[in-house]
Amino acid sequence: MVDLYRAYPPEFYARNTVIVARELIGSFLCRKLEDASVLWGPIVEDEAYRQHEPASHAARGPTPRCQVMFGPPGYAYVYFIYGRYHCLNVVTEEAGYGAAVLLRAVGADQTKGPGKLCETWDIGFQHNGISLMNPGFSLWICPGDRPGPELIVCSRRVGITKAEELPWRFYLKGHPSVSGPKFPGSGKKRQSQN
DNA sequence: GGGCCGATTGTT
DNA sequence: ACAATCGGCCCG
Repeated sequence: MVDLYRAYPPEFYARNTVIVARELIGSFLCRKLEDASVLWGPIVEDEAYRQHEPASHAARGPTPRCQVMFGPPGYAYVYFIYGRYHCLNVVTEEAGYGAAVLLRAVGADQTKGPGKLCETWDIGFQHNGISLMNPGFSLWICPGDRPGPELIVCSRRVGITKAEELPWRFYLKGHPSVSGPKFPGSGKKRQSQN
């Protein structure tokens, strides 16, 4: 049985972002709302973003928007995109290095995609910079049952148009909440491992 | 202040 | 294939 009121320690996040992204699949995202009700569900899709690559917000250094990516690991980085949606990330690696994992889908509700996840769970700028290591406080992540490697698919990330694409997206094979095109087998680019 | 662009999503 | 929609970022 999963205990929703524990959390990963900072050391879990203070590692290579791609490793953290893979290991976060199956972990539980938890959200306590204003009325004290709690939403929770397993992370079924995420993506890694690291400092020295054009596709990352951190590529051009710690701007006001992405400065929390350069802070200590285990904290939330929330950004606003396309004039409509917020997206939630977990900061990774050592402080001073800009990196994070974008949480794209949770296997709890009918919605899919990072924008819809934040919309449905009322996640926004009020969470930017808060710790995800305090169980019971607004937003946190706790360990779950880690799926076997045969259930975790690795593919290119969604929505990257300019930069060179990297196989840094992970998702639970066949899960209905996974967003975007199912790249492996959808005929464009190839799958990869990691 | 102006102009361009986007880690999205839903519709054509 | 494309529009909606506006904050962030760069330039001047």
